[in-house]
Amino acid sequence: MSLRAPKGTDDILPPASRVWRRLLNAWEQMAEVYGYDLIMVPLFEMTEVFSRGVGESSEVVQKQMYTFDDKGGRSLTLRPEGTAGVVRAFVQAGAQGVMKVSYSGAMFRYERPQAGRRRQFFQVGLEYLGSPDPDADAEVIELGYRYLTSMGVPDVVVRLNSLGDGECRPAYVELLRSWLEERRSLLCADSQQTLDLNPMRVLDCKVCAEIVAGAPSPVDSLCDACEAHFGAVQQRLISEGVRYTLDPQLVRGLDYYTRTAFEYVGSALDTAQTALGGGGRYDGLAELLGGPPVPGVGLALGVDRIVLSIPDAELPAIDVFVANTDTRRAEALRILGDLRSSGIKSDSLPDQRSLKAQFKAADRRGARAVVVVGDEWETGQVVIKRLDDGSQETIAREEIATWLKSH
RNA sequence: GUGGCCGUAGCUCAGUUCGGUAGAGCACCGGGUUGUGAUCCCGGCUGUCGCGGGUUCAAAUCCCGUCGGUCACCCCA
Repeated sequence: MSLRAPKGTDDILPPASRVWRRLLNAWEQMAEVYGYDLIMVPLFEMTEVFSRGVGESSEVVQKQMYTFDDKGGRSLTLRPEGTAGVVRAFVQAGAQGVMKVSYSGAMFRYERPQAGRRRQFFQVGLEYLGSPDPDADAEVIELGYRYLTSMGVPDVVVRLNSLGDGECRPAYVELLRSWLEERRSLLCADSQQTLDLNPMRVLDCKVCAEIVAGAPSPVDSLCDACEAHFGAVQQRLISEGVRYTLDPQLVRGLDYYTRTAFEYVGSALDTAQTALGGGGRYDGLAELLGGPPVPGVGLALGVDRIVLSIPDAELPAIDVFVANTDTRRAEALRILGDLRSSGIKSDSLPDQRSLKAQFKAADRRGARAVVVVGDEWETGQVVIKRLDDGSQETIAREEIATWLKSH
């Protein structure tokens, strides 16, 4: 058996990769439209960036990180998520003012792979740093919602919660801890352990879902400031037409969230992997990483899961295919060059193949039309054929671009 | 970390019950049509039957071991 891609990794090959290109291009464009610059940060970081940032009590840090020592004896970790590295970079650069940035790339978590859960998976994400304003939360949530909807994910809904902040959370955590302690023996083994580390994580346990359903919710313990913030976020979401539901059990898997936490769910994934992405506010994260207090809010979306959620579509690779008879190769290449110069996605076959083979290639690559360069060239003409209805006509070679625009 | 299912052609799989010459469809290439795809017809190419050992005159098939894939639980994107 020859070499294979490592367990839990995927090769994204054409034609399936066409939908990936569409998703990534659309993401870049949308982020730019909303005023987010590009940021590029390392795929690996000092391990502490994640252990301190994401949180020791999180499942991600406890079990799922690809951690290794480099040849200089430094402990490094392949990024399991994007936010901690971006905030580290902002702090390192001086944490000045407001920074709105977007990114996309692979993340790594060591887990048993299954549908929609890979060891290397792809996220698009963004971070809005330096503003405590609820409008920032709402903008981030709205952008993700619009993106998913416009990419064709059916029935996108935002699940929304508020986790409180440094003012009200400590008291809430104690309230929750004592409530859970009274029921300790009913909890699963894992939850009994996480109860000591981070009681809020227990709310996220599916095994204990029934018991925990009656637990005190963070939204009932919010201080006035958090309450007002949460209200303002919702008001803005309503006025932007974002569909959301309140979910008092939502705590998310990363420990750095404060106040707003949210997840996007769609109807297409019927199994447990329903979360297409999520995010929240993390006003304490910069300090955890040794920086000044910097408010921030962000989101990340799982591209692999988006691909699984949208209906299969046969996307074309090119618009036009240029075919030629065996004496007109050079002329065909000139036409191809012209088309490409005017930004029309076009291609031809290498080697001189039969017209039949060239048409077959055109069909397979989704071209709308085929230009045939043949004997008509002598009078300055080419044949152009539509592949959808099979009709064709002979036109002057200067008219190709015009013809394409009107057909 | 726990459990189920599956490994045979590039892909999807039949053949395993009851051991006896390695199969089909799709894809790919060519031809029918010396200038036309998607449809149709004809032809061609493709194999360490996951790997190792055992039983047997004979193993894809039976036995033992091992590796891999996949789905689900848990958790998350």
